[in-house]
Amino acid sequence: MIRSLRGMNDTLELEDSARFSYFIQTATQIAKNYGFRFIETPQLEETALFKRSVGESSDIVGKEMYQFIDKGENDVCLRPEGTAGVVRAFVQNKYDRQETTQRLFYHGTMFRYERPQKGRLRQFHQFGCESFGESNVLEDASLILMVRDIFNALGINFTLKLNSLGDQNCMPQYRDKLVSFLDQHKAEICEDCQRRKETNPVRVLDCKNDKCQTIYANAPKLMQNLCEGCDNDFKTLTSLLDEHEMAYEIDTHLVRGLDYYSKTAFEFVSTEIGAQSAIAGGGRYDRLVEFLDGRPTPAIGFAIGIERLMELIKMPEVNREGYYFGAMDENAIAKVFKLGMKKRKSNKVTIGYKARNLKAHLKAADKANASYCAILGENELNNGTIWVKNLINKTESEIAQDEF
RNA sequence: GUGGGAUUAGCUCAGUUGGUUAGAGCACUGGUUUGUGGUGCCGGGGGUCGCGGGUUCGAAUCCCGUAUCCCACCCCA
Repeated sequence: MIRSLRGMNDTLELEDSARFSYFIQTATQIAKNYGFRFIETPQLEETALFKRSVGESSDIVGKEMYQFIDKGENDVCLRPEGTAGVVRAFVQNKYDRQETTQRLFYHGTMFRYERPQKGRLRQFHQFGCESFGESNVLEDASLILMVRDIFNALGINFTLKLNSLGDQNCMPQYRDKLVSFLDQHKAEICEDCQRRKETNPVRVLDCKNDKCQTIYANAPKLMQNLCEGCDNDFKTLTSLLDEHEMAYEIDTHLVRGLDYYSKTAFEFVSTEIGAQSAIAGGGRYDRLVEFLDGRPTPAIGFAIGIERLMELIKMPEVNREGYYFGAMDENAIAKVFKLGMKKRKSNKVTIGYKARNLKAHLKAADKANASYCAILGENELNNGTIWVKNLINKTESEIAQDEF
């Protein structure tokens, strides 16, 4: 038997696909309410795009990309995340030459070559929003509140973690401070942190090792080393969130794994889904557009991991809908099919193709979740009527076939 | 890439110190003697017990190998 590839699943369980489309529908509506419009970008892109945007130092680029050479000798890559492609499209379509703010949302398949576990797949889906051209911190607040709206609409519990990563004025200075701090504790920190110190020092703060964490409790905090602009923006952001009753937790160790983030960084986490608890992550990336050859354009975005939400989404109750048609006599099947087809012009209809007794039909109607069970038996065939039972209030009636 | 756990019916799982035709619940399906469901009762189909070796008179059960899945680390949505 041929099986699907590791970490690549089918979504065919009825419940799962219903949840999936319910999520897309809900998130799409809310994104539109916030002024975003849909963009679809290719799943395959030039490898260089991700190297330059996500960053060579990230694990995603370092070891998780589905990278290959195509038949035209192009170095290409299945997209590991959505932002890079959207930014590329933004620049390629010259939206960076316009003054107007562009707000775009997307959803689709992403690929990362990782060992699968709960909440992590090799092929997975993200829903994301990217806003270009707006440096006002109101936009940061707006996006965070939008994620909240989406999760609230779906009945999902979460906590929000918030941090500021600074900008090109304060981050490099802070990084130097941190590196010299790490140098002082060189002998005590773990191997991973030794490596991080060289590749992306800020990420040591995120280390899970208890001993490291004890040491980093005394490390210089970026929050206390922000330049005036970043500091003001962060304060404005938190007061905006307060004003809109959005609870948050300042987490100075929240370091997003992708190189392109600056200033506002946030993560929505759930305590109900195992180790992979981040259900949405985002932040500002004011330099990325110029890294990808566009005119300097401030930008901010987020992505939601759809699979991680699947077991958290509270679905609205499904109500009975439409008709079930059945025949109790071989001779009635053709007529039942005809009546059912007519009804399909305006209703959801399930038609039973086999002559069966009434009980069996009622069972089938119930299973089809129909509101009405419409039956043609010997009696009805003779009378030119159809027997209809309302499965919700259990009333029955005989209706002339012509009027049905 | 590194650990740990699992693999028996479509699904969730039992299976006693190795011993006859491998079980249950759910699901599916048929009936329930005059045409009434979701909630009664009776019946039915469906398993080379992940795969390959080995030990044994005999293996779902013991040993070795292998594959896959899951969970966790790393990292991330």
